[in-house]
Amino acid sequence: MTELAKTYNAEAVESKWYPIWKSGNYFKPRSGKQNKSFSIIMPPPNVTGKLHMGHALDNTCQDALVRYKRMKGFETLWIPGQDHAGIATQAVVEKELFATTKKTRHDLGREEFLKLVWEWKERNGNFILEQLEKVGVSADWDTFCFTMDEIPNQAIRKVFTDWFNEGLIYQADYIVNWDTVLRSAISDAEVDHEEVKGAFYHIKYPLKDSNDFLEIATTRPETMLGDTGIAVNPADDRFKHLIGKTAIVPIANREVPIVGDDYVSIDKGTGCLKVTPGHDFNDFEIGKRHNLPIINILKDDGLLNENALNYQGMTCAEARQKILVELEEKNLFVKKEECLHQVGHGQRSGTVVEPRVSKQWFVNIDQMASEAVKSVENSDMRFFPKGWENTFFAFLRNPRPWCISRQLWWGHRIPAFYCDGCGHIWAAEHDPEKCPKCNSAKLHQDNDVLDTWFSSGLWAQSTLGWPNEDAMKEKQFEKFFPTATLVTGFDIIFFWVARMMMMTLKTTGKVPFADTYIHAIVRDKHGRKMSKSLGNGIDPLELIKEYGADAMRFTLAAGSGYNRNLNLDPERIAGYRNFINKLWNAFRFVHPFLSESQEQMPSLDRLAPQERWILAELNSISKKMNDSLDEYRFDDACAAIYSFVYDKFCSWFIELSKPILYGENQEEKTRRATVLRFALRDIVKLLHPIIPFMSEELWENLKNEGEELLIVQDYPEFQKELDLPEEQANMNAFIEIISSIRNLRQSVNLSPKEEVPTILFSDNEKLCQYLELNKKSLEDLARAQLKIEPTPKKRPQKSLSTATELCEIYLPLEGLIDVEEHVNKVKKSLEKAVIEHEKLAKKLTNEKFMNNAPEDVKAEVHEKNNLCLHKINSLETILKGFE
RNA sequence: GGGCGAUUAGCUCAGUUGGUUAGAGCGCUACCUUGACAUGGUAGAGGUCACAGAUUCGAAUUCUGUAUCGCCCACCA
Repeated sequence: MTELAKTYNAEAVESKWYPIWKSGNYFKPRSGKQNKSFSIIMPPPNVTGKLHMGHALDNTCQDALVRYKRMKGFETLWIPGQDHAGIATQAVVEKELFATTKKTRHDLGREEFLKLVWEWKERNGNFILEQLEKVGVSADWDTFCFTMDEIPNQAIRKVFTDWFNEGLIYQADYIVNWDTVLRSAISDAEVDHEEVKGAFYHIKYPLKDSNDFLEIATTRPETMLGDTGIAVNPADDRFKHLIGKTAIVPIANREVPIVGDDYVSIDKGTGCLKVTPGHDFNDFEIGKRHNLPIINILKDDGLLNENALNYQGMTCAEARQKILVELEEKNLFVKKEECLHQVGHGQRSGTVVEPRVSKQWFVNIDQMASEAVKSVENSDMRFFPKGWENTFFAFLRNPRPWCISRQLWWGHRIPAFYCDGCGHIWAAEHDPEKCPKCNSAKLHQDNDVLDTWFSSGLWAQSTLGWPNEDAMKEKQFEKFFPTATLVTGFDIIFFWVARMMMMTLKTTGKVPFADTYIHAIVRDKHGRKMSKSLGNGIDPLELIKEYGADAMRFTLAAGSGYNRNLNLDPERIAGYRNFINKLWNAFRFVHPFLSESQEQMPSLDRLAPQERWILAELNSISKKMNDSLDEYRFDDACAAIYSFVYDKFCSWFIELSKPILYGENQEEKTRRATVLRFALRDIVKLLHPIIPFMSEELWENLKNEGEELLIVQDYPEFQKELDLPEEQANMNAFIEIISSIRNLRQSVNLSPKEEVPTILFSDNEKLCQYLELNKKSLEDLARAQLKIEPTPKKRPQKSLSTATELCEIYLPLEGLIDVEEHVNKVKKSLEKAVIEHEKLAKKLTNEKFMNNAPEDVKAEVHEKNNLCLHKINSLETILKGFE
């Protein structure tokens, strides 16, 4: 037998097993005893992505679920994928292009540029996928899907075309969030509002044919170049007589109407609002109501255009300063009031977003949104934790048209076509050759691409072949759709969960997944977001290198329940690395005795009480693990198995087994080795979803001849016949006694080696029987020469002594004891017990409690009170002995 | 402005429908090179469960209010 290393070598084991699983097709679905499928779609990372802690957590949770369900006998499929990430990828390639050749994408032209992006993707796109393997991701790589693959292409073209024909998708001149760096529209969800310092500028707008003027406050004076109206509240006595009159926009010298609109608040600002329909969302609405013209003063790069007169070519900031100067010169500037206000910033570019009117494609999501809401309301799809459904509802109960066109090149080109002959516009699943109206062959396709989330929204179905019938058959759409669980972070509930729900419900009539588990966001140990600027980011691959993938996974799983934040402290990972090492050494201890174990477990009645006990504990833990994993409580599952392995298995069962295994009784030895092996088998099975690598490595040594890899073994479940509460109660008493003896020994600094005579007094027959039966183990673990006797009238005087609820313990060590100290200690225990008793007694004498509390609670209190009294009695007797 | 959440040991967090002597990990203290493991063992210290009320026989847990912090949403001149 080979010598095992003292510390577990994670790297060697990880690089050994992953290829075996992968090439052995263990990640592929196989039918199991459940006769049910379990499928998950991986939230596709960006091609530009690099693995971060968020991915590590997300994929650890998914992998734990997938491995768990696979072992439970579900036909399990985890579909990996990757997102083309329109903006991010295009930006990276443009940057690289400019750095190397000083060229822009416009210099290359669309076709050439896209060729470059594809090349870049081939070169760099696999990076994150390799990193995922290091985490242990057991996805079926053969089903890997890229958002710009043929099938997803078909899906988006079909949906776009269908919805265009239905009128759900339409083109409109509409005010959108314009990102001046990307030179593209972005959706509402892609705008982050940040508080910035600004100011209200009060400006006079002269009235036509009058010397009077209106004072107007604005945070953006430069937009006055696009003003086409003034609005006041029709109920405002100060101004209502002016409705219908004309004002003059300074600088632009434009005559604009004064309109009455309820939107204007009487008590805000000056009560007068300048209306700039081209560059403000509200003004756009007001403008529509009053037929005000729209003047666009911005180019796509955010510089002022020809409508800005003398200010053409300037940035907004420059123009603002100069306009204020000009107003001052004209005596139209009143005052400036500093203020804080919210300004939209592009999520990708970080630049200030300009509301700007342009022609874009929109989806009317009103109907879809309400269907999606309904599906969650009636639990067709359930959020874990449930609270997140509020976030989901908040977004979908107030739906706004979704702007789906982006002025980019990398992405799904919008399948809308324009006839140059007759001007007809239509959508088509396949590139048309002629105009369906006038037969003209002079056509062109829309230049824009679709929002990335449009394709992601169809991911649950397109990865399974939809809408291509052959592909659906091949990928077993019927079997795996809808998917079981979506695992993701809360930051993408709007972007992705909501869109998938809407789009999939609309196109298939089914929810895309039955459950959504929303996990926490990984933060640093102080709860701060990991960011480049703070330099507090943690690289999962570094963690894997230092502590092993299993330790990192266990840490992440142990931190994942229904919480919002996961504050990651590297010291915690070290702690769980130690746990893994502990298990490794437990195995190392059992290892030499494995050859003496039997293939079959003896029947329960032929086992020793403590052997039955460890199996009972294991059974409880199996139940706990199943229950916890079923409801995505990875934290509970980890805590349960962690304490079982440390406290029950290592501290007690292995320690209790040592004398037997090193002893002479071959029958006992064989039996104990067998139980140890079976316990370890169950432990590695239970742990496999969380720490797949080490568990598989151990399994290799624990399995029977001909058994398959651990990854496809049955997951342990609760077994009625192993529910042995009496065995557990006995053992708890046993443990308490040993701890008490150790405690007493420690209080006089007794060497752990020294054996000491110890007397146990108890009138509890069952307990005495049990203790007698396990006397030798008790003596070994407590280093005691033990006598167990019925409680006598006269106890030994001045002994080191204490009491549990069931017995009294005496160590006759008269000379060694610091009497005063010991008496104080006993008094302290007594005080505690008395307080406890008082509490219980108060309940028992409380009429209302006795009338109202349920029977089992009453019985429990009663029982506790008796035990407590017994303990008090014993402790008082002990104290008397010292008087 | 609206919503959601948090506040429990020095730190990071559990505590499910009210009934525990309020738990864990890390850290801390003392002792221990005991034949799996010092990435270890044994024992221990440490909490008015943010604050104030209310409901209840009984509240960390339910309700109301206050304070502090965090996040999300929102077009307020």
